[in-house]
Amino acid sequence: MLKEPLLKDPHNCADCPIRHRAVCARCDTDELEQLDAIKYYRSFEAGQTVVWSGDPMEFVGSVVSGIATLTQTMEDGRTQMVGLLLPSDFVGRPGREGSAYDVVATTDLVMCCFRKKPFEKMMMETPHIAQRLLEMTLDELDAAREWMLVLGRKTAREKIASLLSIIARRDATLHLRPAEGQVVFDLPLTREAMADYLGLTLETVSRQISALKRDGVIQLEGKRHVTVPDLDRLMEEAGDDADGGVFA
Amino acid sequence: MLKEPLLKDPHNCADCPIRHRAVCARCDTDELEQLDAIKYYRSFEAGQTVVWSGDPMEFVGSVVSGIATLTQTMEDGRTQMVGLLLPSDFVGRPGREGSAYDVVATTDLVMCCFRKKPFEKMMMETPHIAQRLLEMTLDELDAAREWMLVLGRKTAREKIASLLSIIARRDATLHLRPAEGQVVFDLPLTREAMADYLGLTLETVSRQISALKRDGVIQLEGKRHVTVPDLDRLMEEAGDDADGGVFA
DNA sequence: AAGCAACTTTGACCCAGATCAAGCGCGAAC
DNA sequence: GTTCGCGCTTGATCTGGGTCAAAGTTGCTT
Repeated sequence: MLKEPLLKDPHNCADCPIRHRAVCARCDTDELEQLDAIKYYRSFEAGQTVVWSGDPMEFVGSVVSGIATLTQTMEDGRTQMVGLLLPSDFVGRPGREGSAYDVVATTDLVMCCFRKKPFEKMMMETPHIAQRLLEMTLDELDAAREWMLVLGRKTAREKIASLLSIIARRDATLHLRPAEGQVVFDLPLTREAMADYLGLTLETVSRQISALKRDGVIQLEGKRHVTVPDLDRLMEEAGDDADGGVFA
Repeated sequence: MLKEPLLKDPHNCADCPIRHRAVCARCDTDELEQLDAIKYYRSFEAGQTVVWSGDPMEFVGSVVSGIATLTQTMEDGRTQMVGLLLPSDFVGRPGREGSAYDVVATTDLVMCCFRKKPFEKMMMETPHIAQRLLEMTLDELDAAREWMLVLGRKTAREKIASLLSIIARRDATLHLRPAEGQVVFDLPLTREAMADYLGLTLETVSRQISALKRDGVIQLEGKRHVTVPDLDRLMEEAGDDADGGVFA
């Protein structure tokens, strides 16, 4: 899997790879200094749980590098992923004590954490932050609603194609490559995690990926390295309009 | 179906039934006056479309009375409801031109609309509004994620029980009755709308409602009037923790 | 280098819910 | 009061994806 570039100085916002996309995107120098006073970095290993559902959270923060998932679990063990957190995404809910979900690091993960109370205080005083967070939350809500359509109405094949096309596009924008024609990326999720995202079993995920490979919609090297020869074709398989859908 | 009380003066925020729950909840008198200058009321009949997906929205606003739905539709006609808007819920997305969803009035509907541009301007200048909207959006995101679990992992019977228990609890809090023991309410949705909410067919909805009736979990008078003799029992059927789940 | 453990693939079979198809009940229109 | 139409129920059958089972890969450990 491709390595994210290391931070030159992990404590300096100026070098921060997510500076322009995270909750602090619109902060000026003065506000960054204030944030700096309440922030600290924390690393998690792949597989580690960042927060347990129900536990109180003493921080909120941004994913700097790596990938985390938000999952809900029923008493009998059925689990559903409800969020996929990529670099610049925000974790935690200001104004609420505990987390409603498990947050788990899927890859090695670096987070930029803010102590919760001071962050909440600062949010009340710094419109830039509340406004940026609102914008990000509205985007997440749109994404969640898009997933409701996937979960409720799409077939297994369409679900897989939807997930692949979303990862392909996100990956392309993250690496500033065009999201069209041929796209190559690594899957950041196991078959089981994909199943949890899509409301399927891991067997069905495996079968549908094999089917898409057999039909030439994707090519696979190893289990994780994916080549999409034609992104439009993939998006047709996903049941989406070819024009790229609703989201930027 | 129970009628909502009529507004004494529909143009006066002081008499507004959603005054303390809507986006304006935290506004002071001065701010309310500013809002007053850019607001107008609009009524829709049951079945009318409030906004078409993709169309530009010239307003945002709050549901004052009645119920509306947010739905997404695929080219082949499959539809998924992605939001159920009750009184005090907010419609529209500041900072984005068009609506991503169809908004349809399920019952007769009254909305308190704000002209979009002035509202956005006011949001930039009035932290109370942006903060309240953030809070409401975070609640909606939680609700959307709860629905992702329902859509992805619950059985048809659990889905129906989940929907009924949510309507029962919302209805109880709206009418300030305790959400425990026996609960009585009217279903605001057709079988088809329930199916669209739950990712089922209307036949399956009908069968599962019949089954819950047969098993004594609910009683039905006519097609719409529901009595839940024991809310805890219903919530067990929904597969939720009996303790009421995550949300207030 | 052998062995193990985690992840993945594939096959056989089954079942929950979809699909197709009749009818029922009730309010509105004539 | 009859008819129409819409929302709903119920039955018969079909099927996509789940379940159970077994074996193949890959990479890590000792």
